[in-house]
Amino acid sequence: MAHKVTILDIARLAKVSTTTVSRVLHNKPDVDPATRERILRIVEEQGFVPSITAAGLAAGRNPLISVLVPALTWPLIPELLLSVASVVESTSYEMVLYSISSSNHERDCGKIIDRILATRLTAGLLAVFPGQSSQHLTRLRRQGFPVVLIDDQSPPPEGIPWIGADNRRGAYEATRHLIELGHRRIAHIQGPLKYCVSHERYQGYCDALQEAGLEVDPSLVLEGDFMPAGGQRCALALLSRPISERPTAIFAASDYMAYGVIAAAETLGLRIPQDLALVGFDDNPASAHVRPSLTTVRQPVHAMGEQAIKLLLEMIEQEQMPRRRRQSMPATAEEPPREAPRLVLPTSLVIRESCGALQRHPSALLPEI
Amino acid sequence: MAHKVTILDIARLAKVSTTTVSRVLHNKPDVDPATRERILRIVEEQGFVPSITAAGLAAGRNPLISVLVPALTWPLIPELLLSVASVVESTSYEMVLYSISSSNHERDCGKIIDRILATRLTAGLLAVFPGQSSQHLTRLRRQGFPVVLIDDQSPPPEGIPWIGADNRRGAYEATRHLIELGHRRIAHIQGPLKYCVSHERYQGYCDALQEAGLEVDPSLVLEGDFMPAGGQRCALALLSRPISERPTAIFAASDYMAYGVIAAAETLGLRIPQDLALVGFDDNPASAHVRPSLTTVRQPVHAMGEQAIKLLLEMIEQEQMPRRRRQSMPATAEEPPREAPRLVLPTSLVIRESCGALQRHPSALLPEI
DNA sequence: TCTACTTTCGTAAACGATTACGGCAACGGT
DNA sequence: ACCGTTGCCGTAATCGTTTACGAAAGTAGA
Repeated sequence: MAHKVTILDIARLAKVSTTTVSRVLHNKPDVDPATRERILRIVEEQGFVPSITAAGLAAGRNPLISVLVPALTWPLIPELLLSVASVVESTSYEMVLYSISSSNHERDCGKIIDRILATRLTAGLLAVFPGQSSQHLTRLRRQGFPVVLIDDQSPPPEGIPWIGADNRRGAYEATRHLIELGHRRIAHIQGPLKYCVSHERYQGYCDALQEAGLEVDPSLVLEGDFMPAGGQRCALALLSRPISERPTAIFAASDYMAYGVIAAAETLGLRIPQDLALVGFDDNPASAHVRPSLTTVRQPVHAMGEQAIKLLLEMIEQEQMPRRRRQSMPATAEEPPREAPRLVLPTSLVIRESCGALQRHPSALLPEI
Repeated sequence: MAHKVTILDIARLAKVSTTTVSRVLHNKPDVDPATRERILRIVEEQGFVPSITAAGLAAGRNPLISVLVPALTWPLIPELLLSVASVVESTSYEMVLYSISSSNHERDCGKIIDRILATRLTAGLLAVFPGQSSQHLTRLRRQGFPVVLIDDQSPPPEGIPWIGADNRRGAYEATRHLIELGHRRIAHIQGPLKYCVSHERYQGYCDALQEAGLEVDPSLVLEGDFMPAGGQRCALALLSRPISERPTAIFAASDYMAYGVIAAAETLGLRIPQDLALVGFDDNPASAHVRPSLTTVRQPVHAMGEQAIKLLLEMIEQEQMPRRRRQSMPATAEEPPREAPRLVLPTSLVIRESCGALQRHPSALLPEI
């Protein structure tokens, strides 16, 4: 344990060359079963594990998978990382985390990608919710660098595989649920319009209203910020209208904003769900524990993370094949813009207290006045 | 951009040897200012960044800093990682994250550490709240591996630097605050007793009571689980006692458990803070937004992360010095058990609605009956 | 002019793997 | 006896750096 054991030590102990040891370590042919067995035993005895650094240098392989996330404190990000990490841990890759401070999003993102390219340590990049700054990613991708996108960006940049939740359908189901509970004046607090998901969820909201023959009242749709403060502000605006114009239900585009709605309702003395029905979006872990517990649209975080990382690993495998030695391919080998897979994963409606479905009969379709 | 530029390319362009280039890259002496300038310009032009892999191989240095966290979904972990990450990003290290699933804590921790040692990619380890399984860490440390501990483990394992919050004083201040508000029957919902922090916070609770001449009533101290469910269970037990024995205030050892207390109080029709004062511990980001907003003890997460990673970087620096070439030191060079620094960072009491201090006069010392 | 430094720089051997290529038996067929 | 295969294995170059050591040139003192 004191002196690090190298592949040369193993070779000497087994009285073979390092080539042979390397061969058995990679399950390659051209080695006698007996020899293989012997080497394997010695490797085991010595507790030898090849140095990834050296192996990477020699084989032109990189040991890291980089994950780019907006901020660890954003909802669902920890859950997503958890499932990504558990897959990565089953490989020989290590996972590094880059979180971009929201302040200088754009510049930061570019710098991080420069760093990823420069240090030449990462084999593939998983970008979560990159927001606007995805031209960096396409640049990366066009160089043949494996990249997978999660959650935002529709349409996703050319040639980059993309995995996300079915925001539109999720929002549709949430709104339809409120309609089925009898609500007719349903407000929607949107996310920031610079994010595509905000538009998608708004579309789903409209879908449900139109299906029910209700018209979309623009004065009932406000732009929030995905944060409690914005939700509270919008809710105060919506709920202080004259009672005949006041919405009886609110569909918030994020759970965080729904928390703000709860706060606003309490301020105004409105009870949830009796006086106001509320549905959120995301299903934060905390949403089961707020009062009242929040009915919300659950994002398939676990599946998203798992699918994304598996896809990325496949891409890395493929990338490895063509370039045995660097010189063998033409210098400007632009990848053919093969069509990139796009996975849209279904959400699910989690019914709790805030929508009122648990108090009244779920199938109550009568409008309340 | 197509062909990766190496140090040899730079050397050729500058008509010097790679040695000289290496020297200017590391700000070493023995190079003419004019040459240095020229090389620097060429490096800039070519956008050359040395391969960390190769450098690590040659210099015996490792490019990674590993951070071991219990679970990303634990409170304050994301915030902690954020501050750690921002420091790491200013260095040439990359940060890798290992989160251990709570199920097989012990075994998992050992496996991760084996992996860290085996891949030989990490220069130092930052272990957050390792709980019980720290014998692995001491094993690591005794081999001279840089390790820094955060948050749990008192006394920390020999020779491992340790950084944590002043749990005892934080709990003391929280409890004293409740006493100053006039409460006399103050209950305490502890964290799991297997964690040291639970005992420390309990001690702080006792300190405050004793200072005020109040005796510690064992029936008012219950063991929770740090989660909302446990807090709810304990609160229901405490609050369904006959009114003369029922606590008028509860100090919960975590914000999560305080959320459970809020739920329990609502179930029983008790208002917070009018009928029951409540103080938590941690200051989760959500605690400012729950209803009622939670008075709590804020952990100095940012400072803890920053201090810890800086300490770790220093240790790595020191570690590098003695071993220029591997052969130069005796095989079994156990580190002398130099005393390890231990930093205890102060907490701060965040006063919000749940303790009732905002309603009544803060200095009201009269006991309520 | 000779010696002793100092400044500046290059040579070449690591670091720990991977891998193209070639070599040597043994074997079977003709 | 000759040749082509096949199975097994080693030689040595390579990946992109770092660094111990020494060399060359200039400077200064004697």
